[in-house]
Amino acid sequence: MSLSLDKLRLLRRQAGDATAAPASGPAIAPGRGSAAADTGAPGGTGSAPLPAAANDARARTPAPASVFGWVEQEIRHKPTGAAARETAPAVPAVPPVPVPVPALRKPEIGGLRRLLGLRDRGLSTATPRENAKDRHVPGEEIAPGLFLIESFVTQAIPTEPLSLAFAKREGEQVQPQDLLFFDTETTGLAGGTGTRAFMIGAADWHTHPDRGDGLRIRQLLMTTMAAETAMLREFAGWLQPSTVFSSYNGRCYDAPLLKTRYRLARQRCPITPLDHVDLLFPTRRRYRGTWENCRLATIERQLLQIVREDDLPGSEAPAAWLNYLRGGSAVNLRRVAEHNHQDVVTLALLMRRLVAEEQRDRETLALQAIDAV
DNA sequence: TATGATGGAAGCGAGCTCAA
DNA sequence: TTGAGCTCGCTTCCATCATA
Repeated sequence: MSLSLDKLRLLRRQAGDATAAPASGPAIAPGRGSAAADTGAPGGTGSAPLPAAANDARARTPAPASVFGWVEQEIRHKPTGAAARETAPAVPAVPPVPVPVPALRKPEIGGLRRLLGLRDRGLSTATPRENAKDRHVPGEEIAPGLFLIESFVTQAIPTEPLSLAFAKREGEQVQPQDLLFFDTETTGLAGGTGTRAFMIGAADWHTHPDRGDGLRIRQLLMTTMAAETAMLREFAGWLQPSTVFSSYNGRCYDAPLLKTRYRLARQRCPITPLDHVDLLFPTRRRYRGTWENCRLATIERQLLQIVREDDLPGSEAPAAWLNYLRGGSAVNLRRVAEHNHQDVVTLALLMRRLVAEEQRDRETLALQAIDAV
């Protein structure tokens, strides 16, 4: 058996293919697949429903007797359960709480990585020993390898339906609570099937039983390839027939990408039938030529006076995720989550701003018409 | 020689301009 | 009025060039 075939089987198993049992080398422990195998990832064993037992992530310790189980154990996060739903802190959404992690067998990991021919691709210059110091992933693990990060920003919810006139949709309105601002963090821009979203962030106006009105931010972060199926299913569960998406270029980027992932996961796409208000085009219409460009970061800085501190450059997001998957530190992964958190909060602010400016323009025009008469 | 900066390309789709 | 073609934004990777 060649090393390449072993690597292929390892990758298939990490992707959720339980049939990819190694033909040589240590055997998988009887009756116990890898954690990744049970979720029914796309391209593997199909999109079988998640077994009820699979929801208990903590009961899913990979068999250490297997080299695959051992690798899985080494690269998997250590469940923390630090943040609980509905009780998450407001801002910052992702507090970097260091959690003691049992010492890992670094020399053995290095040897295995060399054996498998894996390259170090992360941007972190820290040594593997330094990288493994902090493996804390924020949020609560709600399915194997899938984390839910919830936070809440107290703010007034618009009391009246928001006019979509700013988006050239005269006479149309949307209920504030129906809006779902969303943004994804992806592994690239290869298009088609090559890119996957490893994080989905969504914000909606919500009345918290204890904290009152505000913006609820929910983020799904997958820490294994096999968690994608569960992530897509969870995201679909957030949507209602009345949900109206709002994003920044999500109509052209995030939505098509997610639709592709739903197709590959053999799940019904919940995005297609829903309405979508993309804020990019009205923003570009209104502010083109005002500033150097209409990128979200520029709009955020110029229009909303938001300056991000310690923001992780977008180019480092996939590297941070891949670095974590390969046993590295979660520090940059938490910064990705903070970046995504800020993006969806900004979307909500931008929507209100666009609605208000459109309203102001109309009132001004009405006054001018009266003056003209 | 090593490192850092820069620009182009990838897929997608709305919106704009311009010619027919 | 219609259709073609272009621009722009999303984000990451990689080749190329400049500098130390």
